[in-house]
Amino acid sequence: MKLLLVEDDPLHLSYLREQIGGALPECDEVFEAANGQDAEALARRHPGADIVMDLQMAGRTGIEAARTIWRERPTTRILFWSNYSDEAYVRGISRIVPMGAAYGYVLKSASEERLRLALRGIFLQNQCVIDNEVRGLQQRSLGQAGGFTESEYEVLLDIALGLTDRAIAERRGLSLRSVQNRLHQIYDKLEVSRPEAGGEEPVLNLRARAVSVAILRKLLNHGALERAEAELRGWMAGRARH
Amino acid sequence: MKLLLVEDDPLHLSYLREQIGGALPECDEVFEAANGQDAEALARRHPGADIVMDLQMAGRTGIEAARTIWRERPTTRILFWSNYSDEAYVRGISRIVPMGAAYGYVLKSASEERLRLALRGIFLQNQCVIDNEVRGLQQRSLGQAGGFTESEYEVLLDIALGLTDRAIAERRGLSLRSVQNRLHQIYDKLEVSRPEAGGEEPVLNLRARAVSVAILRKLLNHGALERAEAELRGWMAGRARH
DNA sequence: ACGGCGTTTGCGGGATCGCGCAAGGGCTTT
DNA sequence: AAAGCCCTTGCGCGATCCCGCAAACGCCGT
Repeated sequence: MKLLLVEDDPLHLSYLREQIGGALPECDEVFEAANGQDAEALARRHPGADIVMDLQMAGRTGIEAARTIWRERPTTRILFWSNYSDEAYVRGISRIVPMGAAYGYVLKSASEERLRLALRGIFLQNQCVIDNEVRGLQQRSLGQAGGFTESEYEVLLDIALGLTDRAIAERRGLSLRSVQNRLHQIYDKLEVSRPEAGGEEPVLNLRARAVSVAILRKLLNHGALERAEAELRGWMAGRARH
Repeated sequence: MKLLLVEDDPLHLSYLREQIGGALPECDEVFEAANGQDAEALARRHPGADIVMDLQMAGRTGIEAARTIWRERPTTRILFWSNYSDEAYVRGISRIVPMGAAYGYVLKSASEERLRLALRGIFLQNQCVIDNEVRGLQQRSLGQAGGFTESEYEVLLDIALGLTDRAIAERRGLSLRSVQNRLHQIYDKLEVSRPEAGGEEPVLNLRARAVSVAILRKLLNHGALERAEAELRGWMAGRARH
């Protein structure tokens, strides 16, 4: 059994090695990478290897690496081992998991026991093991209760990037008015619709406020913004060429 | 010599203990806290203790704890040991350092050698030791080159929270026009002033765009927003009582 | 086919935002 | 004092945003 560890913090890496030595004695080969690029290359060279990987790393993100790895070999088992339980990460992952692939998501703050159980569950039993703190988000993220449609989430990203209504309409292929309707739904779900009673003057700019509470609720985070920004640049470039 | 370690991640804590044992043999008493509140209480009970502490912890932040500790005893030496070099954190700290206090800021990704040097420099030699990656921000944060005035930063936070121009004017005691001038300076410094040539339609909503690039450049982060949000709630409450 | 239900689209108006222009106050320089 | 600079404030205009209203389209079940 072969394992590929992807983690850029040497401290966490050594902890990981130790836990794996204890929990997975049937693992006899361990490869290591410190970023997404090396991870993809190593995964290509060792087609049988399972993967444990961190999410946020310098350069290529764990999510990006996972996407290309899964695209090339959808049965690869991956355990994501991350600091955060932001919805932005969970959403990013649940969008790229291939049907039936075994994977896991455990927080670095989890106990040793939890990590060991996840390692054995995923790599020996082919289970999916997801920490409780994450599981809550998982469901909201796909179901609807308080969660966001994919297209609503896209528009949310667009206003977070600072796009104008008209630009969003053009980019997403909607009419101007539809974009505004989307915005209204978003304002509703984020509960920024003016609760201000009576004839008072509004204190909040809904558009900006929506982005604010989205970040506070961890629907958006720095990484998600960066990815969206990159996509935006691509779109702008293609658009400039008429 | 007494030391107080404030760190909520047991893994990092044990690493810290180990490094301190090696680098500071003259340290004979070590206390530990896992959050800001406990840290403040312990610091009160042991007035001679120096402090090593993490920045982001559940509950009370390291920055908040540092502020109250320094308020009570401005000569306390504190080494901040953190994952991030976001400007938001650096700014938060440089606002609360008492005159002449010895303190330090080293990244968790730094080498063992760097950490040991910082420990000895701060606690034995009364120096200020700040990692290079952070130092860059430090200077921009206070000087002006590309950096932000305190009042500009406040307004930036306000629009990030979603406040309306009028609300900002009321809150900061400025005229509506002055707020707009501040915004213009902010747009300038963030380089969101429409580079769009010719009679094209604008693609960006400046207000929202400014927040976006502020986050991408790590001028703002989740923690800074949370603190600002808390202050905002306080202001709104006081305002409601006319 | 017919009547509901949700979504999409257009129109119009009121409020806000973005900003150029110009007048005033405070500060330093000559 | 006079001149210069920076910041503040007010006025006004155009563009955008926010939203209520109503018509058009697709979808579903009886």
